[in-house]
Parts: sequence; structure tokens; C-alpha cells
Amino acid sequence: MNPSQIPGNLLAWYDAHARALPWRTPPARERAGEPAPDPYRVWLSEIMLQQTTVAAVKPYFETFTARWPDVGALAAAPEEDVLAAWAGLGYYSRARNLVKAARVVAGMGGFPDTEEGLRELPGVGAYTAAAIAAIAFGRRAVVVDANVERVVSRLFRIEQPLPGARKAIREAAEQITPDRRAGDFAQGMMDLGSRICTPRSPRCDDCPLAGDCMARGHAPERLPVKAPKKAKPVRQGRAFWIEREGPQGRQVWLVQRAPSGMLGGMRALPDDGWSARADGSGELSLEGAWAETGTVRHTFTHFTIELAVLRIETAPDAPLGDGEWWPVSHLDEAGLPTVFAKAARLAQTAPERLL
DNA sequence: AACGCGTGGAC
DNA sequence: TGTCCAAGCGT
Repeated sequence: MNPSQIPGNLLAWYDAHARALPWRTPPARERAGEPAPDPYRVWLSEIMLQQTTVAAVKPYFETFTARWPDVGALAAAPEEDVLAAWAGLGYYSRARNLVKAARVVAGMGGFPDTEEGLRELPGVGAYTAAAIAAIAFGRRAVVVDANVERVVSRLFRIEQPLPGARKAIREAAEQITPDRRAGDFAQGMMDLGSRICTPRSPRCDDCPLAGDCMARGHAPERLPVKAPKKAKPVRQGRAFWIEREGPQGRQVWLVQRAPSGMLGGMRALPDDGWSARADGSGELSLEGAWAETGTVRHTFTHFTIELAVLRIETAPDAPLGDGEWWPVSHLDEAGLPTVFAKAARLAQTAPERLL
């Protein structure tokens, strides 16, 4: 075990095996005259990648950069449009903070180029600030995400459970982060974690760091040890599909959710309060003749919802508070969060059953 | 410090 | 089917 060999071995592996990704420039050794990474694209990708897989991010990154090619364009966009474009990606506070941060950056005339400056932007925490500083600005920064936690906890055989092990992991990561090419080192560690040092079945035979790994031969898949998870409660609720025949065809009543909290700011089907805040705001009371179309089951971060989807027979003129009539033929563009997109599909396809 | 906050893919 | 998990952040 010689930790001093880790950065060189990792960078050599990254030079040969780096994944090609839309937001990534080739490893520095090969860059030779190519433009430096665009901080806007690095920032946007890092926000999208928070707790989100590369496969899920790719199409959203392409859509966003085509529609808003630079931070000024994004800063000028209505929040409503950005939220709708974010729909389906999850963790919607990221989209709200994305707009806020874009406006701050546009007002500053460009991105901060230090970890401390980046850390001030809404939605940019310790990990993201370090990643942008290293990748976009070539600064030495210790980049610790879940991949690095896994790789480092194995390299140094840190047996203490998370989250308590974070301090020891950070100190170990600090030891192996090189002064030069910290951005490539960070991305190499993430590629290694994604393709070689995977959570369940690490491919140690293919690992460039196997010779320096203290967990080799000691069941590395055990690490990092994690605290047991809490069980998710199951809630029941109702969502309402309220339709009318409008001047340009069928329309459905959509509401805009409260600006913070679950699915904050997103368009949605009205519901009976299952998704409301703890203070009860957003609850609705309903009278009328409804038909049940079925039930959608959807799991969020901290609970599962069994959502009965009801279709109203005769729509009132202005139903259920603040909202808008939305053309059913363009429902995809409304930007419904996935749970409501599922409910909407069911409402349009399932046979009705009178209550 | 612990919890709220989405989603879809892998197994 | 269920369970785990992902380039975390804000409060």
C-alpha cells in the first residue's frame, strides 16, 4: 500500500478510459489546443447530476443547453419555463435554485472561479463548489461525492459507518488529491466508482488501484458501511382529473403548487391534500359526481403514495382554486412531476368506474 | 444533526 | 415484486 502512487495510477487510467459525456472535455493530456470546459456547462451538469444518474441527466442536459446556451439566456428565462423543462428529473428545488443562481451569475458578469465564491451560489454546496473549481477552473479542490466516499473507504479500509466516517474519508481524499489535474482526478474517481469500484460487485481485477487498496481481499463490497434506513410509510390520497371542452379542444384543470416544499412550484393535478404541507395549506374539499379510474403507486424519498385518480363528470367553471385550463393535446409541455404524469396517463386510458 | 426532498435503473 | 442507490443541498 503506497498512497503516493494512487493519483498517478488513477490519472493514467482516466487518460485511457474516460467516459465521453456531453458536458465533459477530454482528459487534459489529450486536450491539446481544445477549449477549456465552459463553466456554465460544468455547473449545469453538476446541478443535474446531484443524486441523479448520468443516463437520466443526458437528455435534460441536451435540452437545456440547446434552449439556454449560456448563463445569460437561462437568467432571462421565466422560472415557470425552467421548472417545466426540469419536470421528471426530480428534486425540484434544484431547478428553482438554478434560476436564482443564473441570475446572480449573470449580474456578476460570470461565474466565480474559486470554491469559496461558488459556494455562495444557491444550490451549490461543498461537493459542487469543489467539482466546478477543479473541473472548470483547474484549481486543486478535494472533491468528495458518493463515488469518492466508496472508493476511498475501500482504498483505506475505513470500517466506521457513514455518516460518521465522513471526516476520515475527507482526510484520506485530501491525501491523494494531486496539485495538478484535480478536475481530471475527480472525474476519474467518479468513473472508477461508476464502472469498476461499484457498490455491489466491484471489478477488482480491472482496477488500476487494486495494488494500493487495503480492502482488496477483505470483501470491499461491504464498504462503506451505512446506517440502516428508516422504513417508508404508505400514504393514501386522491388526485383529480377535471376536464372540459374548450374553444380549442379538450382541456384539463392544472394547479400550480406552493413555491416551496414537495414538488414546489410545479404544475400538478389538484389533489385532496395528501401532498400538502404540514400546516394543511393546499387542502381542497370537493363536491360532485366522480368516477374512479384507478390507483397509481409512487414512491418518493420518504414515503410511498397510493393515489386514487378520480375523473369528474361535470366540471364547474372555475374549479378548485388557482389554476389554469390546459390543452390535453399538449399535456407533455405542462411539465408535470412524474407522479402526476402517471395519474394523468391513467385518467386518460383507464376505464371508468362510477363511485 | 437529522430530516425533507424525486426519479428510474440495476439487481 | 422489493431494495438499493445515484456527480447533495438547505434547513
